[in-house]
Amino acid sequence: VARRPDSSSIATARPVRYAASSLSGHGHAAPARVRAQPSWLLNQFAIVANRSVAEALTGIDARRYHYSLLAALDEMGASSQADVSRATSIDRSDMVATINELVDRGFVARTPDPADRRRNVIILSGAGRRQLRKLDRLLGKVQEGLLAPLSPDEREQLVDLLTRLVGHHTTP
Amino acid sequence: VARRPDSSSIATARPVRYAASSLSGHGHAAPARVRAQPSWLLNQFAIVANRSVAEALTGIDARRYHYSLLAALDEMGASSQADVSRATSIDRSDMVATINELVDRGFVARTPDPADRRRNVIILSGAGRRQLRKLDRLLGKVQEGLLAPLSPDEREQLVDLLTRLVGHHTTP
DNA sequence: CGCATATCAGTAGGACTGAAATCA
DNA sequence: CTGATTTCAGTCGTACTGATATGC
Repeated sequence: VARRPDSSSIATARPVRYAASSLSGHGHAAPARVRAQPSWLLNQFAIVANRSVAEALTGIDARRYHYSLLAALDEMGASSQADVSRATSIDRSDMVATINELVDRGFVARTPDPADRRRNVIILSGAGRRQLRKLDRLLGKVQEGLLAPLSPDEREQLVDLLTRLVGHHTTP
Repeated sequence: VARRPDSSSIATARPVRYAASSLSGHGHAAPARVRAQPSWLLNQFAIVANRSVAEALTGIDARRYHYSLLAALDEMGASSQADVSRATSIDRSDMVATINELVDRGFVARTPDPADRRRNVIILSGAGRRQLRKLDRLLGKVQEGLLAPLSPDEREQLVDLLTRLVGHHTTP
């Protein structure tokens, strides 16, 4: 928490000559106090991760929600939208559009539940299962790239820490 | 998240295989394969973190960008918008609006750089410094809440791992 | 009645793109 | 000329907030 004696004079304001060509390369590192904040680090890496994932997925006309949803159906079996929503942390209102997309692609079917007429039952199709396997492979590679700088042990640590944190903040 | 027991039916067309991972009884956690993905875990925790941070900040009419920007100015001294942009990873086009907000609040001043007339020099004001200290305290408490389930050692581990990951993905 | 479900309309902030004008 | 800086006008995906109609 270094307090600096001040230097808010315009004359000092001519820093760095960045080396290299980088498109928008970083001449400065992020401010130390910001860089030390878990929430900032987290967010920065989440941005990178989401960008990688999104990039991989748009190649096959998919989005993050698709994977969560297909995986949930595969594990839970046919379920109502509300149940899938709870399992995936996808908001109920967003479920509607997401399922529409998956229905359009033939990966799931939406049928009314005869036992409870408020509900729709969402059913994974064969094509949906194949798509899920495809996504599994694709996203596996992405994770690999994201965690490249970490050793197997460290990757495990990271997943463990995040798992505990997420668990703590989603079940109080 | 409310949950109900449920046992809703429909074992129609497709034989439902239950994954080996369902924790206990009712309500489903996220699908195991999704839950094991670093990018998903990361994003879930980032959502929680961003929500906490945003909530704390709206209480004093601030946003995340404000903190990054004020902290950067405090450490770098008066700088051009482009330099601050590189230091904070805030896009150049978003810098404009962010600085406008901070100027409105009296936390920074934007003046043309006499040495390079393309540039604006952004200067942290006294009020800006006070706001920065306020944000420091406020966000410190938020981090505390976010990392509550981790021991000091583990917090350090997390920060270390994330730091390396972010470093690896922002300086290629 | 209170509660759940599905749907729709709309908001807010954030990341990002493309192009313009200005100037080194 | 090339390249950097500021600014504007948008897009896009995402998280989230109601409100509504329907059925339990």
